[in-house]
Amino acid sequence: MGDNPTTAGVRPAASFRRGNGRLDRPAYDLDAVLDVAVALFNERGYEATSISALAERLGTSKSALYYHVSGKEELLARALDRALDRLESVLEQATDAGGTAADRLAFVLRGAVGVLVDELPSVTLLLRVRGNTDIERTALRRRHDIDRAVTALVEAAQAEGSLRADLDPGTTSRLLFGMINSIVEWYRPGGPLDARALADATVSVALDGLRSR
Amino acid sequence: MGDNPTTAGVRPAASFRRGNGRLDRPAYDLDAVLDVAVALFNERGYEATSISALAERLGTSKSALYYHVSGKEELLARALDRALDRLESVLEQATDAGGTAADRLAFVLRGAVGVLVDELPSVTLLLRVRGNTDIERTALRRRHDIDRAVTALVEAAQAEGSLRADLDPGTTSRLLFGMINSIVEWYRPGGPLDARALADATVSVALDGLRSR
DNA sequence: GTCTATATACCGATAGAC
DNA sequence: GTCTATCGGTATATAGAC
Repeated sequence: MGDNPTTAGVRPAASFRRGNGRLDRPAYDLDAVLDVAVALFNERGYEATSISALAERLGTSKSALYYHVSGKEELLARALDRALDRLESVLEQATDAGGTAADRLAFVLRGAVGVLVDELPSVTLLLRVRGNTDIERTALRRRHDIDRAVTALVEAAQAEGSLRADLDPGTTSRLLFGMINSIVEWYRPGGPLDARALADATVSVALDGLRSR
Repeated sequence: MGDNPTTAGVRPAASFRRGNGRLDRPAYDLDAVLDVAVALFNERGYEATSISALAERLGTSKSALYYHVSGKEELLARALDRALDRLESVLEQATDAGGTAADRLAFVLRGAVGVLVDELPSVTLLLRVRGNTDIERTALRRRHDIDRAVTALVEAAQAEGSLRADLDPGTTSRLLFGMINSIVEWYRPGGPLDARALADATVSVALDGLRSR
């Protein structure tokens, strides 16, 4: 890339002036920085990723980065928000759509796989958070609220008679989401399996199991 | 604990003299050190856990620890070996037991859940390894070999006709082990669910699915 | 907005006294 | 075997020149 080496990495993005004359976002591309940061966090681990390493991969300097970002934690918080916002939106859509509990549960499962594929890096990061800082604990609380909503959906589907009632709803939803979440460990977009086929396979295994009949 | 504070943490264990007069293991309790180390690695992350923090929790000093252990990586390697040895042993037992592929697969699933419950800390650590050092890459290679063996078992069970043949064996075994491995994220021994009930629920969901029939 | 230089702290690991 | 002291390195983050 023949750009000025001092600006090759953190490159300005399209930005738009609002009515008050202020930019509605910074003139450089925060999203691009975030993408690289999240990729690096997932490769080496959040704690093990240094700001220097991030700056290097961005083609900038540490100080230039600090001018735009308050620190490593801001990047983490923004990435976790991105993943959680999308997952929460799936739950809202399922509620709005109505239908039987089984319908809504299937919608949530498919939607979760979709978000996971769509936002693979930030969801991967989210699933690796352990709760060692306030930011991580806040994210874990939001995850937990999502889990509780899914468990309630499983209970409702059992009460309807559309799901087996011999399994504990909490255990069931944990196993279910364990299976779905594990997709981040191996799925790579652009491979032989597209997002729809992946969602089909996942929901089919979850509902019908592996045994031939 | 009224012991001498300088030895309160790294306490001697029973040790036995062999024929050649040498101790068959160090006089202090390496296993106890390892347990604390693995617990800390799982809490804070391996990279984020300092030797100082480990020494502090053990009630020893950094230097005393270094006298017994070559470094952080030795602790990691030993913990990963512990988990992998147990998992590989399940595969061997399944092969030795014989029977149909479906029988052997069910044996492996149950066995994996058992190892996971038995060795929860070291398996948890194993599942979080990303391959950033030689030790981690070696562990990942052993994990991969296990995955390939399970995939082969799924294929054999499909050929037998006991498992659905409309799913890709690789995808199937990944989803299967994703579900099983996710157990480390929430299962705590001593809770309402014992190991047998957990294995029953897991294998039942995997084979029969959630739909009521 | 980006630069060089630096402050301050902690890291893993070791030396040498006891 | 454990101690204190310290090495060299790296971390996050900032100051001040340009």
